[in-house]
Amino acid sequence: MASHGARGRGGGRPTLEEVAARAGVGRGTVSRVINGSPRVSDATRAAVEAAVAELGYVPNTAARALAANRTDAIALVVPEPETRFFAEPYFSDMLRGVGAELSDTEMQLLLIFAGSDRERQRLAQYLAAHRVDGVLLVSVHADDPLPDLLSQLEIPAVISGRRSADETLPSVDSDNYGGGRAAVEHLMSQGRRKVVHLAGRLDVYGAQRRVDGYRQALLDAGREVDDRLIVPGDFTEEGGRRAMSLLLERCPDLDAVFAGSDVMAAGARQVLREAGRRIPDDVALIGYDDSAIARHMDPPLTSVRQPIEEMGRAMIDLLLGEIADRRPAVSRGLEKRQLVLPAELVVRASS
Amino acid sequence: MASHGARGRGGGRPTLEEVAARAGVGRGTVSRVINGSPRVSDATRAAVEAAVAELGYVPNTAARALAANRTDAIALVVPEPETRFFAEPYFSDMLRGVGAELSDTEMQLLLIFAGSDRERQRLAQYLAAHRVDGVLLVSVHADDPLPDLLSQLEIPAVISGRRSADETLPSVDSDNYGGGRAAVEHLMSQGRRKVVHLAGRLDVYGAQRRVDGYRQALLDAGREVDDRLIVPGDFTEEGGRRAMSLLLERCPDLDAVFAGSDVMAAGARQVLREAGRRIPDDVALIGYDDSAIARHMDPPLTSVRQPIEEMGRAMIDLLLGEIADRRPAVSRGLEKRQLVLPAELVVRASS
DNA sequence: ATCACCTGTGGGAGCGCTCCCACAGTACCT
DNA sequence: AGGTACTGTGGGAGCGCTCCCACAGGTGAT
Repeated sequence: MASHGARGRGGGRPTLEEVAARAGVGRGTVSRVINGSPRVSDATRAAVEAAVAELGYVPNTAARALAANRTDAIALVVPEPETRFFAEPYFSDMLRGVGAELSDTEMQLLLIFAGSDRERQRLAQYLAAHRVDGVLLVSVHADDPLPDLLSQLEIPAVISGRRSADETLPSVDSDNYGGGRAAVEHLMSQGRRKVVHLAGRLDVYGAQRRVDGYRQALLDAGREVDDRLIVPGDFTEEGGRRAMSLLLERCPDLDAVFAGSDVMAAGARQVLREAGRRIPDDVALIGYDDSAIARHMDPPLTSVRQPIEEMGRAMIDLLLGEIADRRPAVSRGLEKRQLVLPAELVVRASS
Repeated sequence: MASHGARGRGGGRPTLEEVAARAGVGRGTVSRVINGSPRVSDATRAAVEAAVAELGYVPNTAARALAANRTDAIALVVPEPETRFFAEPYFSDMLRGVGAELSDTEMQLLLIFAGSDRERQRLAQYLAAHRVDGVLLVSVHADDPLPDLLSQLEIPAVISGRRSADETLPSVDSDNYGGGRAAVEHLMSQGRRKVVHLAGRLDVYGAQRRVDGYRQALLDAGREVDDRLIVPGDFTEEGGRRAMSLLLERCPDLDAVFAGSDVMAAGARQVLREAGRRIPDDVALIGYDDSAIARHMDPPLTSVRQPIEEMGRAMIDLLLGEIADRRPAVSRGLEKRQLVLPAELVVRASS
């Protein structure tokens, strides 16, 4: 912290002009140095850098934003109440990946919750004011108006997951179909006869794809699919409990449960325990997400791992690309804007 | 969302000037309306508001920030790694209070982690650029350089807790001394003879005050204080386990444990279980924070509740006051800038 | 010698606001 | 009638940058 530059009053930070004067060059040249333009001679660059250091110059972001029409900030928008954000390890993992990828950048990350109507109202205002260069949208439901709002405002955006098979926005998803399939195949390979599925919210495309994977795995094995054995939870522990109770009722002789999330699996486990079923002896249990919950469960939970941190990184890459593309008014056209990363089964004691 | 104003190209949002032209008034008048100045006639105000609505005008924040020298944003700085942020319910509660209090405002909240050196570096840059009007600093250790950096940069700041008895920065704390005392008095009133203390990090003033409360409660009851029965953890579960083991070793006949946080209490509980001590029959256990952990523990944990959400609100109030004070260059002088909110014992089955 | 074309540089214009001074108009005292 | 004061309003100046045009000076082909 070269804490010079305490010139004059509190707000009196040095400006570009002052740096230019000190370095004996023009304003434009200093700007070029600050922004890393190559069209500056080495000698001049050195002089400017010295002046910057001496004065403790820091660019004024507001002025830059005004002149250049960019903010150097992106928002991570979570269309959920804060409570779910903290309960769900998905979000914190995502945040970690995003943060890591962004730390090499000058970009600032804003975390915005849009769970309530009021918060959504605020967010809309916020976006209309173009206070960010781009948006990362996590956990999108099929009927969410946010993606459309974003494209209407022409704000670059990347979503995690997809809204449907033919997502138009750039997106990063994991192979939910493959994950679901792998889980069920694993259960069958262990000799389980009655595999039920505790699904997520069906307005989430990824949750649907897990159902599809579940189905196809059964069909491929020549078994029948009974739709009554697919019960949606809502990704919460309580939802898991409810769905599990229902499943036990409908199919008392079930011997394997594939849950659409670890949190729901935790709920299911409680109900199974209370019903006197031992895990994995009587019933095998598989979760999804491979979160801390899975590792700490008793017994440790087999789970499908999504590379969430990696997805976060990929989202940033895509988004930065989108933002860069939009600058010189020339779009590179349709590159690979839909990424799907593999999911992987992590086998533990619960199955 | 009155989504007009799609005039011309993408970036072509309407400006103040355009609104003024449409309403048939001057630029200054529109600015006055936007900013809620009372010195505008009702008729004019109505005309301007109509023009704003028709054009879908949204002020350009960058221009405003540049002209007015303010950002309308404040930062919540967490000098901890992200992992602790998510593990510790303290932070999420605080965030909730802060968010709630801020939602009536135009202010934007930024969440900034400063756990690693690198992150701190970035933060320093960030603050030097004055990208926020004020800072909320949570979880400050005694030797943290951040508070001093902030006052040096003349950035309004409020900290949660205090660095010492004579904190200079505006702060909001809870009565840690009273909380510690209440916990120990409760234990003694239950007939417990050997009360030990599993302390927090001693470079956190609040943790020290809890120790003071523990001490004084014992002294007031005419008992002796044995410093060897005060063992610091580091606020983590693992730290709680370690400290508890040590305490059991030093004092096998203990019958009550006052832990400086619920998370540490959870660690202690495991060790006590493994050592064959029943809670509360053999050993009473009290935590601190009254978090979700306390409610869900088996048995439910008696804990000292701090009004964290309320503290968050109070911090915002103080901070907004600080920011407002600094604007007209006239300081209101020393009002109440140090708040201490009461702590309260919540008795459950563990004691 | 002429022209074309680089590289490096200076500085004007302008981004969209807020701040504040100036001033017209009205009101109410002397 | 003149003075004083207040209300509502318009618009100039300026915040600190980036963008871009202009231009000096060098370099090499013709």
